[in-house]
Amino acid sequence: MPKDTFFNLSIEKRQRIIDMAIDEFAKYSYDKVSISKIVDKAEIAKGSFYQYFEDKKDLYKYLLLNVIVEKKVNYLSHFTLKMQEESFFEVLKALYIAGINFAKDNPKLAEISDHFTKNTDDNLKKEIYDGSIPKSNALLEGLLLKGIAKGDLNPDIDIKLTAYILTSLTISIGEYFIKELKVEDDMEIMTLIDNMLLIFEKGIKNKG
Amino acid sequence: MPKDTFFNLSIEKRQRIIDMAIDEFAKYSYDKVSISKIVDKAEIAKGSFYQYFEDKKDLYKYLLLNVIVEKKVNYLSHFTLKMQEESFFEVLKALYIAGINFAKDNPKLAEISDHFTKNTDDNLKKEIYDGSIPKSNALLEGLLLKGIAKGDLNPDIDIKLTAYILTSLTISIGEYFIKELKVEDDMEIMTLIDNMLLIFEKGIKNKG
DNA sequence: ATATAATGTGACCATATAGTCATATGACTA
DNA sequence: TAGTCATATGACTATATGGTCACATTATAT
Repeated sequence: MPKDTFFNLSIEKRQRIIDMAIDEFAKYSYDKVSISKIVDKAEIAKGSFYQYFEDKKDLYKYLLLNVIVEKKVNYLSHFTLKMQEESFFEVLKALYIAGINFAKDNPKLAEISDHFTKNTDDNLKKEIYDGSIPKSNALLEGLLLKGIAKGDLNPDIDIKLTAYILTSLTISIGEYFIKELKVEDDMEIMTLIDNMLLIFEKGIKNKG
Repeated sequence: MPKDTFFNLSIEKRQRIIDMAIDEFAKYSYDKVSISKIVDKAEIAKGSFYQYFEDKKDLYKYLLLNVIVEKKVNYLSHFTLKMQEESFFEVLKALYIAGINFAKDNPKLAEISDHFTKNTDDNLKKEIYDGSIPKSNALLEGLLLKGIAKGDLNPDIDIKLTAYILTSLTISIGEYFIKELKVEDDMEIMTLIDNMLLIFEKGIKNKG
């Protein structure tokens, strides 16, 4: 966590530091991000930076676990609502939509998340979400169980495997739509999501 | 491509350099790999390294595009055979099996591939497979088209999207089985693959 | 006005890197 | 034996990094 001095800063200065940090962490992976560059762009002295943060990891953690998470929460309200009542596939759809909307509205924050999930340094990974983030498959495992209980889903499916597949897609599909396909239009995105859900609902085999 | 001097080396020395490079690139991502460490471990002088390779990228490219690809080819023969005759799902199964067997037999090479696919430096990505690797979704797009033509697959599916999903799973599923689930047993792996194919064949919706 | 505490600062440190180059070694040729 | 060429070498360069620290500045309290 940043030190008190950081939170004692004027909102403008604090925001400037956060913004410049977001810029850099969105552009580069953790190792390539330069603190020197951040302090230059934020127009503070190197020494000041270390008065606000313990070290580089402290800043990174703060972005990942506070700045980003706080933004993401807003996008999940719709999903949380649906979760109670709607069918499994409606809930899953809401989840995908939330993820894609977040990425559309906050491309830089989405980049940072993407960099983190793609990071292959196990030490860093551990140090960042040591305890703080539950196994990310857990959410979908829960949804699948609920879906089976409700009778929405085939009870014979391999839950852990299905959760893994759907989770990794939740993470990558937003990137794919926006960065690869460069789809901007909301309608088009909806069609893509529907097509994807259809694959998981009914499979791709020909029933002839 | 490495320089002639590299190929003029004795097989032992050449192999020693390759092995130590594989060690390092399996452990660390491109940026974190240190040439100094490789030359130390391979017991050659730093200057010698630069007589064999243009630069760091040259070595990396060589591992990725020659050493690894040449190994991978062996695992795809079975798949190539099946491709001609069998049904779409049989071919897909062969593809997944090939990927997983490669990862089981060559864990370090699989790590290197994994690091590369997860690398987020677009410049590096471009410089490495500039032209040399076709869009990796293309293989599965082709298979899907063939599958539809044969009548194996529902002709209404979104081919590009399906190809993306199946491709990204080909890449990540081997890692998941081996590193996350720590499944070693061949039978168990087969069951997992079958379960996965079933999801894509018939979907996960309850038909009641 | 004085003393104390909180912040700000940038030169500096230790460290590491990719890559170079003048020189040494050894092999092959005439 | 002398000369030529490919190869081997490691000290060295230029550069960059995260992090520190002695000191300067400002704000607060007495």
